[in-house]
This record gives sequence, C-alpha cells and structure tokens, in this order.
Amino acid sequence: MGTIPTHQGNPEGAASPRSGTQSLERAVNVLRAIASRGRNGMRLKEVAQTSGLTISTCYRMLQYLHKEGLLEKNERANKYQLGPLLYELGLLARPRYSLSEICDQAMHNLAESTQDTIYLSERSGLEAVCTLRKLGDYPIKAMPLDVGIRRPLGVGAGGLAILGGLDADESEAIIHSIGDRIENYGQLSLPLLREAVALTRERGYSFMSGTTAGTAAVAVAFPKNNPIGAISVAAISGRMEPQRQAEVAALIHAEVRQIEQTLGQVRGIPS
Amino acid sequence: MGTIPTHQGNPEGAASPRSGTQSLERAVNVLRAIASRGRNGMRLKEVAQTSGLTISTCYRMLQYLHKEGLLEKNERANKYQLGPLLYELGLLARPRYSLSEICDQAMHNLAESTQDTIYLSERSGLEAVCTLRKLGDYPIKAMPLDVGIRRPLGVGAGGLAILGGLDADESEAIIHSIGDRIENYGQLSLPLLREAVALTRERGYSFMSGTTAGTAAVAVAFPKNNPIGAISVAAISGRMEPQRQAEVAALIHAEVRQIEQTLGQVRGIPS
DNA sequence: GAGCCACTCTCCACAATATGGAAATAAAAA
DNA sequence: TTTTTATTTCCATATTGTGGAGAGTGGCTC
Repeated sequence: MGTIPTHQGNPEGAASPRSGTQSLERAVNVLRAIASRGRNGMRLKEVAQTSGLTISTCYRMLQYLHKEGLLEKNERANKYQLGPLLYELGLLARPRYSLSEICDQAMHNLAESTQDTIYLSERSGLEAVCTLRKLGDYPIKAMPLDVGIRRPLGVGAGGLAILGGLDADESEAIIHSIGDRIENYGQLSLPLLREAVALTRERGYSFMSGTTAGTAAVAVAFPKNNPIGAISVAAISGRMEPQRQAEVAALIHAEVRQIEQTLGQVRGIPS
Repeated sequence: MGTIPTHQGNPEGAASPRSGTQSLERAVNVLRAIASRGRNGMRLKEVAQTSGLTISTCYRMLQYLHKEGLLEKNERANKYQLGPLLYELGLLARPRYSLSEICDQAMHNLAESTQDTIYLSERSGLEAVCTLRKLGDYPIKAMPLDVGIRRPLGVGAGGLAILGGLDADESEAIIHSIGDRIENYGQLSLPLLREAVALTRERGYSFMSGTTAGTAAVAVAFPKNNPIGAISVAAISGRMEPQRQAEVAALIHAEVRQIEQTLGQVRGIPS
C-alpha cells in the first residue's frame, strides 16, 4: 500500500499499547516460527515472510541468535534451526511431572495394538506442541512430525482434538486468531476447520487427513473439558478408512481414561 | 560518578559497536542468569543486580518473558524460573548425537563403582552446563546441581577440568572475562582459580571443594585437547581425602578413554 | 562460460522504541 | 504501629532498532 512508511508494525492501525518489548516479541515469534518447521530449518527469506518483518531486521536477529547459540546454522543451505543453548535451557525448564512421562506407557500400548505412529500433543497457547512420539511395527510409517514441532491448534489431528474440547467461544476465538496461518498447511481453510471442529465435538475424537500428503490421523484430547493435551494415531491414508477410524478412536479413549485418572491424582502437588 | 546520565550502558567508554540487538542481548543474559540458579528461581531485584540492568528494565522484560511462557513465576515468592516454552523449544533443539547418550553407560558404571554422585558437564561458551546426573548408592548424597544448571567455567570441578584442558591463552582469556562473576561462588577468587587450573593441568584431573559447603568433587575433561565436556564425581568432603581423589580420578580416566574412542567414531557424521 | 535471477549481506539516516529516573504502591521486618 | 525493602506504574528523553537502497554472492538456465 502506498502509505508513508512507518516503524509501527501494526497494519491494523490499532494504536499498539506500547509494550516496551517489541524487539523481544519479534525474536520470540521468530523462534516459534522456526520451531514450526521442525528439524528442516528455515532460510532468511522464509523467516522474513513468515514473521512479516523486513529482511534486514531478520538478518540482524538471526545473526545474533546464531552467535548466542539459540539458533544453529546449516552453512551449506543457509538454513537456521533451533540451537544448543535452547536445548540446555530446556533441561532446566523440564516440568517435574511431565505429560510425556504420564502418557508414556499408554502410548506404548497404542503403538503395539495399532502398529501405527503415536503422538502426544500438548497445548501451548494458540499452538500444539508434539512432545512425544512412539513408532509402531507397521512397515510403512507415517512419520511427518518431529518431537518439538509446533503448529497452530486445529492443524493436525492432535490440535484439532484439543480445539474440539475447548469451550465454544474460546475455540472460536482461537480459530479466528490463527486464521491467516492455517492456509500454509495442506488444503485447510477456515470453513473446513470450523466444520472439522464441530464434527470432532460430536464424535468425541478428531480425524484429519492430508496435512501431510498421503497420511491421516485420529486423536482424542484430555481431560474432557479444557483439555491440555491429546494423543493421536497416524498412518498412511489407506489404513484409516472410516471403520478403522472408529476402532482406533475407541482404543485411544480406553488409554485416555487411565491418563485422566492419573492426572486427577497428580493435581494438587505443590510446585 | 557525578556524570550526566546516559543510556549507553558501557561504563568503559569503549564506544559500543552498535550491535543492533542490545535488548535481545540483555534478555538472553537474563535467561542465562536465571538458569545459573537452577530450580531455585530469582527475584526481580536479584535479576537486576546480577545483570547490571535497572529494575524498570528488568521488570518489563520479566513481565513479558513470563507472559510468553519463557519464564514461570512463583507468585508466592515472586521468583522467576525457566518456563514451559523453553522446555518445548528444547525438545526440537536436542542434538542428534548427544553427549548425554554417549556418556550414559560410563556414568552409570562410575555411580556403581564410587557410590557417589556423577555429573556430566558440557561446555557452552564461557560456561559449563550440567546435562546429566547419576546417583550412587552412598546414603549421604552430594546433590547440589540440578540438571541444566550453568556456571562459569572454573566454578565446580567439571568446568575447572575443561578449563585445564584448553590452550593456556584461551583459558586465561576465559578466566579474565568471567573474573567478576566467580566471587559469587564459595570463597573462590581469581588467584585461587589460576592456581587450581595449573594444578589441574599438572595432574590431569581437577579437584574442587566448597563451592557448595561440605562437598567436594573430582573431574576429568575430554577429549584431551580442546575439551567439550567433563565427568565429575561429587561427594561429601569426608569422602574425598587426597588418596581417594587419585583413585576416583583413575576410575574416571578409564571411562573417559572409552568415551573418547566413541567420540572419534561419531565424528564426521553428516549433519 | 556468460548472463540472469534470487537470495544474502552491508550501510546509514531517521524516528519509533527501549530506557531508567522518580514517585506510588505493596509487602515485609522491626 | 513505624521503618525498611521490594514491586509496580508512569513518562520525557535520546539511544537504539529499523528498513530502504544497493553491493556482493551463488546457483541456475541457456
């Protein structure tokens, strides 16, 4: 648009509330963006496009984040990915009772009974983070998600299940605020997403296919209201016909019931 | 000094090179400072003192970092510690071949043979990070370090061993640049540290006591030149008389030899 | 190998942003 | 209670982050 350029990165004109931390905010968003690509890494230009910042600004930031070890740089491909300092800081930030620990056995069981790939997704604000993965025995594996990858809630079966478990107004607010991001994933769109959420509510489990071409997944969120996580089973599309979807969902439900009990006991432990 | 106040936070007057990332730099330093306290957390005022920033600046930063989930806040004690977003990002940043994995067995062996607490320290710039811990059977445990905690190289036996393995000039440069931080740890001082480094070189292992009162530790760094990590054995001071120091050092050396071989093989794996 | 295109890096004038002092509020200690 | 110490809010100021323009670099096609 032909307006006079301004530093105010707020195209909505909604007089930004003067946070005092703009540059930090931008950096954190960049880190999250890079995290959404998993181990693939992102190039300078991609980062700029995704974050909406100018290339100069990103360049400066990436350079510094790299120097500090927050990012790692693949010099050959000029790609940046999360770096060793984040790993080290993560060691200290590990929660005392992690969902991964609680869900480990259940997911192991599911990997055995379904032979497919099992994921644990945890909610983190407007996104879902994959925090654990178990591989089944089936020779053709659906394995698109790295552990640690983060995507908007509603992209992927796990996030969709979580979205379906939230209050209608919260869920709608989230869908609204991630609207512009979901078009980057498969052939997803806002109307489709709303429909999928409704269907998820109705059935008590989510189904999603094609976020990664040729794969499909079924997921169940927990606890029932205001879920914090979801377990999903992913396979090649051919192994996820409607009938099997329901079967798999039942298997997950059974395990999730156990997990919900454990969660109930853990609650109230002093931090 | 009665000079006119200036924003330039560079008291040396050494015309700062205009990084373009001052605020980010400050935030990362704050995160590292908080990480150096392990799971204890830090209060606003402490953060300000440690980082040398004003309270207002820290207040704004901590507030935002908390909101983002990079920090967690203990509302009761007003203490901040590393938060869930760091844990999540850390999942993705986990290196393919981690030292922890490579050293796991060796440390297990040492925990059995010495009955004491075994630590793995990895070098990260000017600091050493504890990335793995194994507990021995001895009923009185020396367990002051959380996994993930970071301290300047030279504080603690692990960091001291690494320092001793570096080239004399690099080691001296590091000692120089962390000089003002080490006085926070035990009764350490620059002259004492230099002496300890010299002794470490001579003996091939480091010994340090009193960083945490009543405990002592012995460590060996690897690989021999330009070490990237160290394994240390920590116990109550009474179990670390000179003779046992040497015995324990020999035990660690034996394990470290194995690890160095593995490291040699791993080298050259494409990233 | 020459020419093109896309991406990465450098530089710098500008004003938007982070800054830190001071004062108000809250919470401990005496 | 009063005193002390820590946290939070506010705001004028100049430092700092910003982004445009252009030079460098490397990977293509022809």
